[in-house]
Amino acid sequence: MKLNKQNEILTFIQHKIENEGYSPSIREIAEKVNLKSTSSVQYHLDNLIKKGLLSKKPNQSRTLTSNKLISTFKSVPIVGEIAAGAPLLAEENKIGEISVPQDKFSENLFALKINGDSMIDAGIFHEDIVVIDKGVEPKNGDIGAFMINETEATVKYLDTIGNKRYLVPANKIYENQEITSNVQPIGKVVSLFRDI
Amino acid sequence: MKLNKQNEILTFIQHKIENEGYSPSIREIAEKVNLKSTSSVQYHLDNLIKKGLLSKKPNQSRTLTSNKLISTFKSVPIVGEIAAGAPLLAEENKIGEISVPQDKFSENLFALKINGDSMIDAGIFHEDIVVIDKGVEPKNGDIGAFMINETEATVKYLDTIGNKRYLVPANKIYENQEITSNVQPIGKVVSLFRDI
DNA sequence: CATATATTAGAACAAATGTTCGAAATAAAT
DNA sequence: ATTTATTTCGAACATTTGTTCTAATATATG
Repeated sequence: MKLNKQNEILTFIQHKIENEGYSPSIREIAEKVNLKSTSSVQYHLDNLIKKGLLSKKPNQSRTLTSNKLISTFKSVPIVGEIAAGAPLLAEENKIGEISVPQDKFSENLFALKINGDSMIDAGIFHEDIVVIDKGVEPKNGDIGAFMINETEATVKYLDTIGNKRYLVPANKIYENQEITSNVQPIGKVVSLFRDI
Repeated sequence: MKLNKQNEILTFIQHKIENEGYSPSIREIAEKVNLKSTSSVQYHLDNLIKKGLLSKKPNQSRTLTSNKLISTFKSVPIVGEIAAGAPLLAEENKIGEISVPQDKFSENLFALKINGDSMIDAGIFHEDIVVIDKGVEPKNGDIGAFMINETEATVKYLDTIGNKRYLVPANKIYENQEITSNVQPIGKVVSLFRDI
């Protein structure tokens, strides 16, 4: 099975939507990928739709949408220092915004700017931005964000040793911290961004 | 001047594009905002276009775009394995796409999926995605992408020791590799993405 | 080579859609 | 109240566009 045309068509549609803001018509696709007949394009579109890579509304023009398309982003707030007493996502804690693809977006996402090198062995560096899903409670072995004493947010591994639960840094020079009532889980770390 | 209908139309268009991924037709707008005639809608669209709030292509269906909604992201290709002989950014090397904010975008950007752990001490892990700027030549101390023997792309530190230049991994178990004629610099690594 | 499968082409059709014009209705201004 | 501007309507028209069917061509498969 020759996927060249199919891929060519798919990426053309995606780029058209990204750059122009709307889907191409079938004849525009035909011209772009050097097919003389609209039905040839239909043939490939049907296959792409069967594969779940595209969607369209029947009998409606320019309603092709790429299911994988990243064109729609939503922004999530970046939290820096936690102002004493203020709720985590209060305006005064916000130092910026980061955008995530809509297919990965949920209302529960926010981002945290890493301060320090306690997770360096996990590849999380000072000033990296980590995205946190408040809707997912970190489990053993996960990297999670935790609130300590309601004033400080920290990112650590969560692990159980014996029958106690610990915040475990990824850096030998720091020590495990037992999770007591002054530690509240915030959510699970799901992705990371770094400017180099 | 009564702005109710105009605003109603504008927000309907924006929502339709956000939720469905494509613009409504004029008749769909008419029905939604309770106008009986398509030309009534045209009347408002003309005003919205004059105000610069909307754009459209003449004689093309569903090409309304909200200028406020234009995607602030552009996609850059992700390159995986390099097919022997094929140019770096050839279609056959492409394994996906990643989006970067438009203010950081340039035509010189592309992304590379990291294979292996040779840069682990620089916080660059297996399967991370690094974005590379082909327009910036990596300097001493920079992390750069390099093409080896025109068949393999690698990400390493660039460093000068004595009067020789080396590709320097960030992992003790790998060794420096002297830069000779079979190593071509591709560009500088500028950012990094990771799914956790 | 013969057969099946995948791909492309061509044409014709029906429906969706944008465009235009004049007139009617409504609201605003004088 | 009269005039003016704004908004809506209706209908007709020209294109654009998606859909479908059949046949031709290329590509793979045994």
